[in-house]
Amino acid sequence: MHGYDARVGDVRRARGVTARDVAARVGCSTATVSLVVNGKAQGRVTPETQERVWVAIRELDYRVHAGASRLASGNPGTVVFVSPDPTNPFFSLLLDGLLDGLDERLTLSLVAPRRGDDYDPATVRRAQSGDIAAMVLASPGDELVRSLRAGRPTVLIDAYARIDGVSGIDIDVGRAGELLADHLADLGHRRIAYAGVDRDKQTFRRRRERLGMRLAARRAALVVPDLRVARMTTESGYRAAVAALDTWLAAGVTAVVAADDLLALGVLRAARERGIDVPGRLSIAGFNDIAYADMITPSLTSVDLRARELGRSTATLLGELIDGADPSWAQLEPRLAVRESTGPVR
Amino acid sequence: MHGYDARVGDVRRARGVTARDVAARVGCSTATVSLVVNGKAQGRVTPETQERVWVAIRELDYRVHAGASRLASGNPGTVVFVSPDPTNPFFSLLLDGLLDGLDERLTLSLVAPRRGDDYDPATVRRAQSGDIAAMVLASPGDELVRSLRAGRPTVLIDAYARIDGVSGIDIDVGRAGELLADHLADLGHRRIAYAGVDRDKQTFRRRRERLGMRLAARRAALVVPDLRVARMTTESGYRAAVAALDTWLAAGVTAVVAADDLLALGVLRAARERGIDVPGRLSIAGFNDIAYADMITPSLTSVDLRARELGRSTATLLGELIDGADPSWAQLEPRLAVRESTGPVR
DNA sequence: ATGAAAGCGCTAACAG
DNA sequence: CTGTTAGCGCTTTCAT
Repeated sequence: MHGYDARVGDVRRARGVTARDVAARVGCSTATVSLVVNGKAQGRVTPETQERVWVAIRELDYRVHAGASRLASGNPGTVVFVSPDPTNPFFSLLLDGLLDGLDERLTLSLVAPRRGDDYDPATVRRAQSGDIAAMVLASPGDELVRSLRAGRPTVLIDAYARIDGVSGIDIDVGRAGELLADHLADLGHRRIAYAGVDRDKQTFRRRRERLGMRLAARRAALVVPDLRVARMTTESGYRAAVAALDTWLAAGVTAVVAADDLLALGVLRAARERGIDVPGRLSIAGFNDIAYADMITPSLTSVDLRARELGRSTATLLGELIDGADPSWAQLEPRLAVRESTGPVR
Repeated sequence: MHGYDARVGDVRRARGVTARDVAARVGCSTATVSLVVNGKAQGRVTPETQERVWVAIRELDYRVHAGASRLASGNPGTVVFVSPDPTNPFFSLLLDGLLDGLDERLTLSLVAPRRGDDYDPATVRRAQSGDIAAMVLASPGDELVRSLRAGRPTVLIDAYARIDGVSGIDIDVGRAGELLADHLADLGHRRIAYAGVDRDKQTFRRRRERLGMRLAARRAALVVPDLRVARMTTESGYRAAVAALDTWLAAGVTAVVAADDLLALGVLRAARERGIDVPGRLSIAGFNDIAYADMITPSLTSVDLRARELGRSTATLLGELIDGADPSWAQLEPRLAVRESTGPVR
């Protein structure tokens, strides 16, 4: 995109102060500088020398070259987080939790697909470049899971696939679907519509399947063909819903469930704009945990997928993996958050 | 936090396939492998050898060690993005734009403070560790700007401070304040309240000052002491507003402006819950660009600070800086987005 | 207590 | 065309 090569020489020359400069100034060796700067000088370097090293470090504004340091020590320091969409609040919260739980010596590198697409195997492969400590894949697609070759510790989030040598943490979205189904059935809903995301991912398949099964068990059903939305955004949910509302109403649908709460918000907005009474005439619910669900009342009934806890759990698991633990799998329970967007059938 | 040191030896031994392994298998030198894998083999390595190298690479699942590669080539490859809060949609959008515009050879490393605090000089210093290509600081606090020592190309976003050798991109928040002031004055508002963030940042100071000045010029004014909120979240905005609403109404306030739209949403929610007619009795507006502003109607009048464009512009500027361009400063124009949360005084 | 030396894995001249 | 040689900046034995 940019021609970085053009002046790469300049960049290189611009490289700053090295341990050698510090050593030269102090009149010691780089080994000593290394010991001091890494806090390993205790009883191996005289306090006086240590002090002089620190002074020189401050004067020269020296910082260790993290890359070189890791190369030499063999200690990889960066965790790669692959996010399908950094603007999606679910993944933002996930990221936040992960950062919060990460060991300080680790650095977080963020990889995301170009806008609108999902990330692909090539992207992931590129990220697996030797010096990473571990990799975290959020909601990977089926193809990705299939093609995965994990060199370093890897954690799959929301993947629902057990792979040898790979760890994973899932939220039980199947259970989430049941919670939603029960909630709606309890309120008397029998004819329900589903708005799904057009992507091959286990997580979406499960949401839809378990919801459908439980509804059937409760004498309710998804009575119209699914709405399939390409992008997981409020805007596309809105546009799709505008076109679908008539069909839904004509089919006697009293509630709609969206695979994701951004979609659900789009549906909600479309319904409101059409003057449909929510939840009087139409109840709306969604999967996921949206950061801003309750920022405006009335807001969205949804199943909370606990993004931040998921992030923190991932960080803990990562720590163990990096310490050499065996891969493991965990599952978190979803939570139903009922708000004013669902109500009884009347 | 975790005892990574304990088994560091294992991690090290786990280090994978190197160019030497590939070379050994092919029966060539590592230099050849390097040329091939970097696409620089054109006319320097026979097609046959190239093919054999590729085969070996695939068989061994070899990936170049990015750290070692950058160290050897002198080409730093990671851009550090320091975000005050990854869960804030403004910074998420900024990040998204930045990622979108970034050269593919560059890697994005994300640094964020522990929840609730702002990031501090020590955090930034730690991030400036030698092998970074550049650093981007989003909405840095005053202290940070003061203490900044930029070794590598650095871009300040939303800082409003010109520093020698450092680049910056700002959104003209002063102008944003004027837009908001004019909008409210045009609607007849004279007695206005302000909800601010309790942080020492130029950007917040400017928002408040220019808004106040323009209001004065329009015969309007901020007539009650500011609401000062510690954290930039909807929740804290809500809690603070609940306590302030009576004061505002008693003082004849007809509109409130929040320094940030998350706060504004909190205020909006508090007002609604109290049964206050918005915008009939109280108009509410905010600075910033919220990703989900229009996800539910009615939504928030705000000044759009164009986060995603800001991100993309930053990426472009970064590209130039890394190529060796001189630091420069740019400014984007804000945009007023009027929605149903403001209306005329009655 | 300190320094010399040998790499970490890779790239970039330079020889052949 | 390909291999050899020197490092990149740092860490880590191992001598001194």
